[in-house]
Amino acid sequence: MADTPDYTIDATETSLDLLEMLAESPDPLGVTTLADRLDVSKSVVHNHLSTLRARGYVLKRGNRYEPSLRSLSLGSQTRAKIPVYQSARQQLDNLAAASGETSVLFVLEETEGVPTYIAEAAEGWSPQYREGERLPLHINAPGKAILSSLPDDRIDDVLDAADLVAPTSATMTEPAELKAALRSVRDDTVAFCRGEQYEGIVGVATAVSTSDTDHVAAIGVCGPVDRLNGRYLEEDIAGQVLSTAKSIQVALTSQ
Amino acid sequence: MADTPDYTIDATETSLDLLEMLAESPDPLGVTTLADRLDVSKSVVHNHLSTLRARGYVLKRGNRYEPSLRSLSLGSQTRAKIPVYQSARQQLDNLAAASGETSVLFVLEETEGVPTYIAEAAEGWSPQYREGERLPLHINAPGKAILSSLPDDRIDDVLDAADLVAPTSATMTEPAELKAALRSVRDDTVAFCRGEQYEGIVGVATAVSTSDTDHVAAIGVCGPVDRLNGRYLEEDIAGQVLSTAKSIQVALTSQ
DNA sequence: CCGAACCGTTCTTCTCTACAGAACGGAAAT
DNA sequence: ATTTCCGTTCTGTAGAGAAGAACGGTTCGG
Repeated sequence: MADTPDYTIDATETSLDLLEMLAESPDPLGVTTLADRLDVSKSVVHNHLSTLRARGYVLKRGNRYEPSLRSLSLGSQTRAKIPVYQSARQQLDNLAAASGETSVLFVLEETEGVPTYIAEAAEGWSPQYREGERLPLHINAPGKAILSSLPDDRIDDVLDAADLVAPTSATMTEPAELKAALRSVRDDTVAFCRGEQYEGIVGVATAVSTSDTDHVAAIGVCGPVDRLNGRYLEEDIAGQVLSTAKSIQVALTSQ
Repeated sequence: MADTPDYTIDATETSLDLLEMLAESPDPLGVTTLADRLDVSKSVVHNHLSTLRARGYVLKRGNRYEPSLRSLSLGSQTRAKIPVYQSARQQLDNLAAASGETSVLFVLEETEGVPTYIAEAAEGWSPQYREGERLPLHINAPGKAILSSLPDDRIDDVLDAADLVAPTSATMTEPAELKAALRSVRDDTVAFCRGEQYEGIVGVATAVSTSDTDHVAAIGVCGPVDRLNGRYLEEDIAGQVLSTAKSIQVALTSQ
């Protein structure tokens, strides 16, 4: 009960708490466990689970509950409506095949970046993050590419709103330092990431500037530093990323 | 209010109604539209949207609301926990490349089949359904493969629970007819679909029998009849599907 | 083989939440 | 400039959802 009346629906929050808890848990959970963790009564948990089950969001095996793939359905539906996703998918598959490394599409959501499509190369590195997850923008190459493509005032907004966490020692946490980096990204049209998200993982990315101003996006390639290091120049990975971005833009504007 | 007390949470249902309505709508919707469609007051819609927004499930552009990719995140998390998905993904990419046609993994959920991974071939046909969607089991090849791998009594349960809808004139709607078909699927270890889901689209599938009894699964290949017709024999597509299933089973049991 | 502990479900009582509807205020349209 | 539309805020009230006890099935441990 804050002094700011917050017209927010408790029941919905409880249901979402349950759904998220089930999704995060590696294995199915029972009513008592959930009730304890959320600090509500068992009957409440039971009623919410019944509701979620009736709606197809939760499955029951014996007396354990687990999430269904219903939310994947909602997610796919939502993603399918994003024009840049439609255009980028195939192109990212090609990029992954050509570069031999994992290729990703990031989209801006609020003040964070969402990996919207991940094309894993056959022998490539698999990122820890999953499609749909929200990640800080300042710790990876596509995030920086997205940031650099924003107008200056929005960059400030985002940097203010985001807490500049540092997953590794290489992460830039100073706004000033970051903004300097972003200027050079804007000049070069490519962003790099050198172990700022995961130790030993590097990335190249570029913004996908599109007429669809609703969805600010970037694509990139990432992988272990020892695999990618020499190949930046030899095989011109940055060039491949740039030309892929170009193709996506062409596909987007031509339709 | 039915005579059966249904301990179900209205607020949660309203929130899910909103979320699903936004997901299904091709473009963002306003408060009034949503209130009209759901037949609730505007303030209720507003409160629910605020809640969903605070939780990151809904975005607001101007005064239109749209779903975020948050549910994709939940969905990916859930899917990542399914062992057969982990093993099948790469193999399905290979199958799609080798066969040149879209390859899919279906998993049984309640009494329906869920396309859990779709590997689209470069020039292949794109299915109308999306990952996570629930589809009837009797209208496609992987569905039939899943059905045939179930014990007889469960087949009856599923056929009773499902309404045997007929999207095309080729769909089998008679339980007896279907069960006869399932027997031959069990004998041959491959299931076929000949335009029973979409006119002119055919498929081959086989069950992935796994030690993970929680997830009954099948993989398959599908595409336009005129592309696949001769190639069944020439390139032995059914054989490719079978050997892919074998590899997946090996990968699953070896870990 | 029996008893105790556990857990999911059902049920009842009561409080407070979530709903409807009105009022407000800003933007867009005529 | 005036009207209309729509999102947001506010308020009273009915009824829904929370808590907790009680039930019944299953699974332990003795």
